[in-house]
Amino acid sequence: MEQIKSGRERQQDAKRVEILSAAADIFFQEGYSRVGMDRIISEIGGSKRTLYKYFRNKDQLFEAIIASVSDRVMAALEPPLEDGAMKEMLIAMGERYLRVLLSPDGLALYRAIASEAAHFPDLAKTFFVTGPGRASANLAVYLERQSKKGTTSIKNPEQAAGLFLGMVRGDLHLAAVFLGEVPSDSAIKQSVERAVTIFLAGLACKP
Amino acid sequence: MEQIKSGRERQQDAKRVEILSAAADIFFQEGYSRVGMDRIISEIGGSKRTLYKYFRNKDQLFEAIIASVSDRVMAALEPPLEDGAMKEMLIAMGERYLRVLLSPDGLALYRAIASEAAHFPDLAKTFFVTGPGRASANLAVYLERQSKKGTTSIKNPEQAAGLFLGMVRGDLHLAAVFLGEVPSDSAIKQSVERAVTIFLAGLACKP
DNA sequence: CTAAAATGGTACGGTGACGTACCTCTTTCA
DNA sequence: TGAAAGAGGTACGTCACCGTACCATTTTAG
Repeated sequence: MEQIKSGRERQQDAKRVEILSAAADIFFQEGYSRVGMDRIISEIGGSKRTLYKYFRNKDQLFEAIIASVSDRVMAALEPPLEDGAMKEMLIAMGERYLRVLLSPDGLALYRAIASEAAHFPDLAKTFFVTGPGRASANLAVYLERQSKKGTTSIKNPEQAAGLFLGMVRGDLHLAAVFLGEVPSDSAIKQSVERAVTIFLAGLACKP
Repeated sequence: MEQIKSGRERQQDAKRVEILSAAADIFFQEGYSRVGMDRIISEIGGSKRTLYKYFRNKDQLFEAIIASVSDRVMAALEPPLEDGAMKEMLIAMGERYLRVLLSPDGLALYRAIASEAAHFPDLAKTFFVTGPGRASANLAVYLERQSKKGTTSIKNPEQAAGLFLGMVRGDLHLAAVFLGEVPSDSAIKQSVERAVTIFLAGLACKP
């Protein structure tokens, strides 16, 4: 009967989410080490006591933020792949993948975790496994199924998936991370389509 | 006559390099915001006065470190591309590129700059332009030359270069950044060769 | 050899930030 | 309605850290 929650408990849950969301915005915008707890309080409008009732300390708040945002953002990668024409399939998957990585939250996550990976190894692993790693694994499963159906022959589906998604990221992702240049929607579409073309031709033409 | 340096000046240069190198190691290993100036002093063995004679403040020290290491590491990408068989060319270039990005300094640079890109935009731009961006530009020039020689026809050399190098990074680079899993030499070779195969086939098979 | 410049070592001012304590006010449940 | 739990606000203790100042010592140049 854990489902039944009193009014207070629902309110607490809401407060917790509110803190998480606001703190995530600030941390992502200015950097974890640069923003203090006082700043978060002043932005949320509660008291310090309340904040420390929900999160033991700053590190734990950070971990909760990463876990929460990672779940939410990477959920967009989760819907399983429908079987269909391979080209359209790959295009849809590639665009979805790239859009997630290039979204504001996706970029912020990527940067925050890349920098703190050494100090929060579990967090980094979670991000990778639920994010890019899962996308890659899903694609590998799809490729292997296609391979068994005889459409194409792929020796190493996991490697192929990694290469394809790497190509999808291409230089667009690098430029977004380091220069803050987020490409336009049409640029994303065009880049992914080109990547799919090369990838499919590469698989097919293999003698 | 700037070349003539007295004994003291040479010694000062050496000291500066020594500080830069030691501080880089510590910053990269533990993170810029986490390590204090006292720590660097204790590691180098000088006094605070000396450190602040060479670098005005902590930020400037960080900038100098990034610039220095970036120059040194990315110099390995600089040697211009010799013309030759396209496949061997791409393999050589891809391996060199990936090895640089996966080297300890390459990874440390990538992580440090990714996290601080918002606060040191000039630094991030410098890193990108002298590093991955330059490699991409060089490759684009090469591809365009090959295209004009009639070997293959490439519509958008810059995009093609970005896609190829993205594929070379593949999931190996992601895993290294987030999980600290640096692939073996043979894994690098195999992944790059597969990427080149797909890329070339993709270009050739385009009807 | 001597004077000046540089360095080592340390102590210090000032600031900021984390986490706690206390008091008051509001909200919830019986 | 009344008492207990929670929340707001603030002040504080403590600590770490940046950058400066001071003095003794070594090294360099002439």
